[in-house]
Amino acid sequence: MRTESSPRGRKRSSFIEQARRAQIIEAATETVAEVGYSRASLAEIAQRAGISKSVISYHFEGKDELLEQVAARLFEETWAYMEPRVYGETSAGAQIREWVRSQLSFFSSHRVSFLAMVEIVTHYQPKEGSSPFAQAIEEEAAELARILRKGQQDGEFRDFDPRAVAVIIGQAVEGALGQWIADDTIDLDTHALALVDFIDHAIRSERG
Amino acid sequence: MRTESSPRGRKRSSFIEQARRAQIIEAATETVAEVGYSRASLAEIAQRAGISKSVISYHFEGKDELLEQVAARLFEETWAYMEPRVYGETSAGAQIREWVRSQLSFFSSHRVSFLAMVEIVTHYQPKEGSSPFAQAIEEEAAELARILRKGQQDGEFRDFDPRAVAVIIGQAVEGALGQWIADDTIDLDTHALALVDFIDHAIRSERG
Amino acid sequence: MRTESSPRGRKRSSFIEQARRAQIIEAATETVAEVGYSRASLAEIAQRAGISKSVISYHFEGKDELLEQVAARLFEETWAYMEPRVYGETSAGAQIREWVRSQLSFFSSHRVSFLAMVEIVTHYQPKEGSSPFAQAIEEEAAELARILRKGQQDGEFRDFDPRAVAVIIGQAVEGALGQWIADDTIDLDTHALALVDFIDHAIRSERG
Amino acid sequence: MRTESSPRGRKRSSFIEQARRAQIIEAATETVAEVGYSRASLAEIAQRAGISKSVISYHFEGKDELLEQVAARLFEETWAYMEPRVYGETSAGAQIREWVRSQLSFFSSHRVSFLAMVEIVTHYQPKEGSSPFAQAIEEEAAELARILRKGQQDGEFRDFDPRAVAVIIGQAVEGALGQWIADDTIDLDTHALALVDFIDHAIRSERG
DNA sequence: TATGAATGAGGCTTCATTCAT
DNA sequence: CATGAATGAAGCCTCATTCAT
Repeated sequence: MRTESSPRGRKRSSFIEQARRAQIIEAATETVAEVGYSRASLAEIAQRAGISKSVISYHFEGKDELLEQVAARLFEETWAYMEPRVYGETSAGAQIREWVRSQLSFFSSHRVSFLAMVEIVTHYQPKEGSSPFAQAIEEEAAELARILRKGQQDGEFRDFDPRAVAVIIGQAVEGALGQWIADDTIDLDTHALALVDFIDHAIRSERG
Repeated sequence: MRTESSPRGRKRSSFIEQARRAQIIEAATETVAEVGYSRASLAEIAQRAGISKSVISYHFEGKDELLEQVAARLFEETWAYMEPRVYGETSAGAQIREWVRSQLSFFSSHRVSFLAMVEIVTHYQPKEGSSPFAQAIEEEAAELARILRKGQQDGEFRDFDPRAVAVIIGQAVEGALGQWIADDTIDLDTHALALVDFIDHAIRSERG
Repeated sequence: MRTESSPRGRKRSSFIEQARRAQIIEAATETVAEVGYSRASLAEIAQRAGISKSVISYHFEGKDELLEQVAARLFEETWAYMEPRVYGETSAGAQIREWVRSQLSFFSSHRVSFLAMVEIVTHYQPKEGSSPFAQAIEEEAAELARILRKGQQDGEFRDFDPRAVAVIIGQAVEGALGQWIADDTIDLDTHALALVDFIDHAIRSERG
Repeated sequence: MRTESSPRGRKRSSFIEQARRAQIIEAATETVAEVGYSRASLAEIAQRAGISKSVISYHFEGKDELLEQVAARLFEETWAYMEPRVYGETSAGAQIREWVRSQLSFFSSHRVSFLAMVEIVTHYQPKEGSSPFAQAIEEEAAELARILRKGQQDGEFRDFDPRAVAVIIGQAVEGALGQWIADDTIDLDTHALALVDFIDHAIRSERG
C-alpha cells in the first residue's frame, strides 16, 4: 500500500535517519500516552521531541504513518516479551496463564506503552481503508484461540468456543490494565492472580 | 465558569426546551454512532437534526455538555432495561446470568446506542477535569460486585475478588458486543450462551 | 458533481449570502488580476475583502469553487456584452468583425477581468478531473466556427477549415489584449482595426 | 543580492559543472512538461534527475534561475532550428511561411519542449521584477515584424501594422500547437497548411 | 562537489463558538 | 427561541532553502 517511505524516494535509511525515526516514535508514544490521542498533534509531538514540526514530515509520510509505526513498535515489543514466556511453557493451561501474566507484567512496567497502545488502537482512523491494527489484533486472538483449542484436544480444557473465549480473555486483560491505570491503589499482582484464577476456572475441564 | 444566562442554569425548562434537547441528543447519538466520534461535528449533528448549528449552542453549554447528556441518557436507558430483569431474579447466579443476557439483548436491539456509547466513553475528553463516565462505569461495576459478593455469601460462588471479577465480566460483555458489531455473521444468542457459560464456570462454587 | 453549495447543506441563499459571495468573488478577481494566480492565496483575498479567511470557507466549498465562480462570472459578463452586439449584425462578415471588436472593447474597459480570466484559465488546476473551462472555451470556439461556416455558405468567406480559423481568431484577440496589457502605450482601437482588417483579408472570399 | 560564493558568479565553470547544469535543466524541462509547472517542485525535478535536491541549490541560485535557464535553452533551441530555414528563403512571403512551418515542425517533434515552454512562460513569476521572457518574446516578435516590413517594402504584402500582425501570427502558431496538444487526432501538417494559407491571405498584397 | 537533514514560512481546511437580528 | 453569519484558533502538509559534514 505504502509506496515510499521517508525521506521520500529512498529505500535505505542511514543510521541517523533510523535514530531520528526512533526518537520521533518515542516522542509520539509519550505524547499520545500523556495527553491522549486527540490532543496529540504534530506540534505537541515535535515540541516534546525538541524538534521542528516539519522534521516529522521529513521522516514520515504523514501523521498516519507515524502513528502506525508507533503502534507497530508497541505490538512488536509486547509480543517479543510475551512469546518466549508463553512458549516456554508446554501445557496449554500454563501457556494461557503465562499469556495473561506476561501481558499484565509487561504493561505494568510499560505504563506509557499501554496507554499509547490503547489510545491508538481505539482512535486511529486512517484517511482511507480500514485500521491496520485489526489484523494485528485478529492475529493475536487467533494465536490465543489456537492454544485454547490445543488445550481442548489435550483434555485440559472443557468444551467451549475457542474464538469467543479468546476474545473474552483478551478483553479481560485489557480491562484489568484499564482498572489499574485508573486507580493507582490497585495491586496489579493481586489482580493478575485473580484474573488467572478466574480464567482457569472458566476453561479448565471439570475433571481437571 | 458557567454563565447564568439562557437555559442551562434555569430551574424550570419549558416543554419546548425539553423537546429540543431530546431531539438534539437523539441526533447526536445517531451521528456519533454512524460517522464515529471524530467526524461527529456540531455541523453534522445539526444537519441530521434538521436544525441550525447555533441551536445546539443555545440549548447546551457546548459540545462537551451535549455528549455528556448523550452518554447519560444511554446509561439510563440501558440500566432501565436491565434493572427489572436482573432483580426479577432472586439467586445471585441467576442475576449474573440475567445481567449478561439482558445487556447483550438490549444492545443487540439498540445497535446505535451501543456504538454511540462506546464511541463516547472511549473518545470523550473534557477540556478540564476527568471523564464524567468514570463514575457511571464505576457504579455499574460496584453493583455487579455487590451481586457477586452476595453470591459468595450464599455459597453460590467460590472465593474470588468481587471487584476484579466485576470488571472482567463487564469487559467480556463489551468485548462480545464489539465482536458482534465487527462481524455481522456472528450469532449473538449463541455468543451470549457461551459467555454466560464461561462466566458461570469461572465463578460458580466447585460444589455447585 | 458538486453535492452542496455553501453554506453547506442549504440550497437557497439569502440576500446577504448572495452579497457576500459577490463581494468575495470580486475580491478574488481583483487579487488574481493584481498579484497573479500563484500569489492569490485565500489570505490575500480575505485581506482585500476586509474579511477573515474562514468567511471564504463559509461561503464557498473551498478555493476551487471560488475560482470556478470567478471564472464563470467573467465568462458570463463577457458574453453578455458580446452577444447582442454580434447578433445585432446580420452578415457573417459583420458578425465576425463585431465579435473581435466587442471582445476587445469589453476587456479594454475591464482590464482586471481580462487579467483574472487569463490567469485563471491558464493556471487553474482542480484537484480531480479536468478544467471546467475547457468546455466554456470550446463552446465559444464552436460558436465562432458556426458563424464562419455560415459565411462560407453565403459565399462571403472563402474556403478554409472553420474550426482551425476559429481558434486562430480567438488566439489573435487574446494576443492583442496581452500586448496591450504589457504595453500601455499601445492604442487598442488602432490595434482592433488592424486585427479586424487582418482577419477580414484572411477569410473573405476573393470575389468579395 | 546575489552571493558571490559558489558556481554562479564564477567566470570559469568546470566541465562537470556544465554537465550537471545541463542534466538538471533537462530534468527540469521534462518535469515541467509532464506534471505541469505547479507540481514541478525541486524534489520532483531532483528525483527525475536522480540527484539530491540540494544539488540543484548548489548549481543554481534557486528555483527561479533554474527555470529561467530552462526557458532560455528552449528559446535557443527553437531559434537554432528556425533561423537557417527561415533565412534560407529569400522572399519575405516564403520567409513568413517557413517561419510558421518550421516552428510548428520543430515543436511537433519536440512535444516536451513545447509543453515546458508554455508552462514556464505562462506560470513563471520571479520574486521581484518582471518576467525575463518578455524580452525574448519581444525580440522574436520584432524579428517577425522586420520580415513583414520588408515584405511590404517589396510590394509582396499589403499595408498593415507589422508589429500587430507579428503578434497575431505568433499567437496563431502557439494556438495551433495548443490545439494539437489538446487533441491528438488533429493532423498538424494539415493544420500547418491551413495556418500558412490563412496568414498568406491575410497579409499578401491584393495584386499578388 | 555532493548530500542528508533540518527548517520555517505559508497554504488550505475544519470546527466550536459567539453575536446581532 | 432560532438562526445565519462570522470568527480565530489549531491542525496537517508542502516546499524552497540552508547548513554541517
